[in-house]
Amino acid sequence: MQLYKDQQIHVFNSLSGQKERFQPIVEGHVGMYVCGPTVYSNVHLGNVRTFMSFDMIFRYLKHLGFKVRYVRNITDAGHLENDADEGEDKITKKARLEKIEPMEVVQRYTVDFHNVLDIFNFLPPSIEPTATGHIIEQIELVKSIMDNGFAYEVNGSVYFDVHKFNETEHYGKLSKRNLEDLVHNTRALDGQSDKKNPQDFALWKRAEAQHIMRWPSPWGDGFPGWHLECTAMSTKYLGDKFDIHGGGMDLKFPHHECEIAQNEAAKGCSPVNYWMHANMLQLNGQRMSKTTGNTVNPHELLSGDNKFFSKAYSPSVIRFFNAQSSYRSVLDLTDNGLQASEKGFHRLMDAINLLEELKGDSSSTFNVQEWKQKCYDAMNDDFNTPILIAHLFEAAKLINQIKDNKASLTSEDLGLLKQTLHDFSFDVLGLMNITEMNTGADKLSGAIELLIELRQQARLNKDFAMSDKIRDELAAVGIQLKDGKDGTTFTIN
RNA sequence: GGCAUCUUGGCCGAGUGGUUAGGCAGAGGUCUGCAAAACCUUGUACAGCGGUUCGAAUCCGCUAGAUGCCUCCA
Repeated sequence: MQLYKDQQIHVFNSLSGQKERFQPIVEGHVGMYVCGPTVYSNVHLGNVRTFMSFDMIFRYLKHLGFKVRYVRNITDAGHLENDADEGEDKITKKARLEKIEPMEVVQRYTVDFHNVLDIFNFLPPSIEPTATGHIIEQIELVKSIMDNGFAYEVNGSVYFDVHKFNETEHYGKLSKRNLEDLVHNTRALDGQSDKKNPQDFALWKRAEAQHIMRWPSPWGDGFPGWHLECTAMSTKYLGDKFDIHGGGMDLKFPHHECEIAQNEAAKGCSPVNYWMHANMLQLNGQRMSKTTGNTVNPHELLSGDNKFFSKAYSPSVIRFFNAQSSYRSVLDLTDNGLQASEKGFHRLMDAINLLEELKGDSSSTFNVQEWKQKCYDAMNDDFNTPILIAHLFEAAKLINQIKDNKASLTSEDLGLLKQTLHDFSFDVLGLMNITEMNTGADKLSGAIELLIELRQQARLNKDFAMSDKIRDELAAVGIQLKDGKDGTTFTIN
């Protein structure tokens, strides 16, 4: 019996603007596509937040027993910088600046991207396809759209005819716009354009002589348009119609809108049942921006080497911080917020570690089964991790009460509590148990146990100068002693 | 300028038409040689102005602000 048969998920669908019961196309299987990074610079922290949210969703779906094919692309062909003819491929530009090969830039930042995700304990996607590896599929897609009459060629470039498409379909249904408004609000472009209408977007762009990244096509040498790769790769690996498509809120328009149009024009069906969008990350209440300097990259955040934060924060603290807000809310990264999360995170981990030492009792004062279902209910409600965490803290409180003999659980309930806590904290939220990792060093633990014993001797001898010296100097190096009824334990921060 | 989303107690951050979110910080207490940790107790918030309703912070409208997209930045 798979868990997903008991647990009914509801997801917020950007397309309908409301929560809907999640029903995969093929029972027990989920196809999920998430727009990946453009690898022309170090991965943006906001991008990491988006992927972190979908990593959590991927983890939960897997936990429920779904067979998930999770596809997250690598955009290595670069996006057009603008739709004008002088539009330049981002990767080409950067490469020229640095005097190296485009694919060298791509390689460097792809490696960096994977390093960052590893540090944050991401699960790798099932398939991580590259745009440059799917040029043929993209050309075929352009042909289909042209054959169906929704694209036209001008001077070696091919454009999607948005107005023609809008005659029979609604261009703008995802982002809640309509074409008339777009027409009225489009600013006059200075440059000359081959496009019939400003709303049209490129499917294929002719490469100018200096353009390094280029491929032969029926329309001459060129490169694929901005939105094409996601349609080509999502349908190749997940089918013409699949379950979940995710990405950052900023991609809703025009990127995802164009994906829908391309798919409908090429395949005659809307590609996705559930569109999910993760909200933006802010830094101190402001949007992150390279131009204003209000930005911090993942390495700087983790090392503490930045001007925004008082200290370094561990990857799990950042994950925990992220999970304390909904993926659909704007998340404001602040020093106070991270510090509060860090303390809460350590309290939760301490409780989970303490659970290992608890002994079962003859009866339970707490309904673990009911609590467990509340955890699932939280996740089933559009992956509500803040509520889940509230329930995890309820368990932490219970564990501390059991330690103080103010509550009790049977061995069976203890096992269930432990299993559930581990499932949600580590498997679903992807947290790492730092305390356990550190104390796993047996030699260090042994040394600390000895110091605890010496301190206890000193206390019995009323040599408080000595006992306090041991306590305080251990605290100074980040080892905290905790005196309880049944002896002293410690945690390493 | 247009469209969209959001605005919650000292801070962060959920949620609901009438019942406790949770975390951090603060206060009091238990424990302790003193502390720390842990536990117990404690705060009655929902931008402003109107409206719908027996009742709204939760629904509707307007105003203000923030954010996103429309324009290179995830």
